[in-house]
Amino acid sequence: MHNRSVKPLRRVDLVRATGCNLETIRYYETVGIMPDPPRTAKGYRSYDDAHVRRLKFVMRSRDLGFSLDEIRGLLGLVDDRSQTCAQVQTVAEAHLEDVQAKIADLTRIAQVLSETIARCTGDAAPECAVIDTLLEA
Amino acid sequence: MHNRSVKPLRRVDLVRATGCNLETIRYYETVGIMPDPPRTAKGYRSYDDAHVRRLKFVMRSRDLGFSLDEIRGLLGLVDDRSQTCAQVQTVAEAHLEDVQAKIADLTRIAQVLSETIARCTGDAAPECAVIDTLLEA
DNA sequence: TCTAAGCTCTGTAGTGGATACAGACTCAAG
DNA sequence: CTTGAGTCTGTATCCACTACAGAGCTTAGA
Repeated sequence: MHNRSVKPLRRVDLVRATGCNLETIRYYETVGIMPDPPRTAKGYRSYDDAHVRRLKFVMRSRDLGFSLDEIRGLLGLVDDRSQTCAQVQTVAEAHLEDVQAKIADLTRIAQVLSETIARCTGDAAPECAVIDTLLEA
Repeated sequence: MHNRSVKPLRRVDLVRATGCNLETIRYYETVGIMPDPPRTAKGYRSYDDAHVRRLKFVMRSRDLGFSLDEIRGLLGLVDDRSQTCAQVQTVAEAHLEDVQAKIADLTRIAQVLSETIARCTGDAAPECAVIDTLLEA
C-alpha cells in the first residue's frame, strides 16, 4: 500500500513542482545549497519529495531576501535540529535589520528624487532641476 | 593671471578630489561612463576639473541609485543641452518608480520577518516560527 | 647621485546570484 | 524508426565593482 519506492522526479518535474528555473537548480547544486542528487544509470539526476521541500524552503527564503549564505546557515539549523529557535531568531533578526536599513536608504533616495522632480518645469528647456541637483556640490 | 595651463591631476588626485575608488575610475573609463583621459608622454592619465565634475555627477547619481545605463543617458542629456528638462524628468520619474517598487517589496518582507520573529519563543528548543514559516506551503 | 616610497601601467580574476547557450546524448510515444 | 522532449556538461554573460600581480615611473630626502 505505502509506496516503498516512489517514482523519481526528473529535472523538469522538480521545475514544475517548484517553479524554480532549471539552471538555477543546477547552480544551487554546484554551490552546495541543494545536495548533489542521486543519478540514474545514464547519469540523469533523480529527485524526490525531500528535494522539492528543500528547494521550496530555499525559494521562500530568497523571496524574503535572505542571501544564499544566510540560507546555508538556516538549512544547517534545520538539518541539525537542536537548540534551534534562538539561533534562527538571531539570523532572522540580523536580516531584518539589513532589510530595514535598505528601506531607510531607498526612502531617503525616493525623497530626494521626488523633491527634485517636483522642481522640474517639464519644459523643452535646457534648465533642469534634476541635472542641477546632480551637478551641485 | 588666469591659469592658462592648470596643473593636471593624477589618478590619486582625482581619487582625493572625489572620494571615488581608484579602480572604479578605470572601470568607468572602460565602460564609457568617463572619457579616456589624455596621457602624459609616459602614458600616465592626466585629468582636469572637468573630470572631477563629471565623476562627482556620476557618484551622486549612483548615490541616488541610478544604474550606469541610466547615468549614460543622463550624461548624454547634460552634454547635449537641448530639450533637456522633459527628458531628464522622464528618466528620473521612471527611476523613482523603480525605487518605490523596491521599497514596497522590502516593506512587505520586513513585515513578514518581524511578524514571524515575534512568534519565536527564543528558546533553546527545536520548534521555531521562522523555520515553520519557511517550511510552510 | 642614490634610494626608497609612492604612484602608475596593464591584464586578469573574483564577487553574488543567477541565466543562457552550444553540442552531444537519451528517452518515450506514435 | 522517427521525432520531440528532456538531459548532460562546460562555458559565457550580466552588473558594478574590487583586488591583485608584476612591471615601470617619479619624486623627495639623505
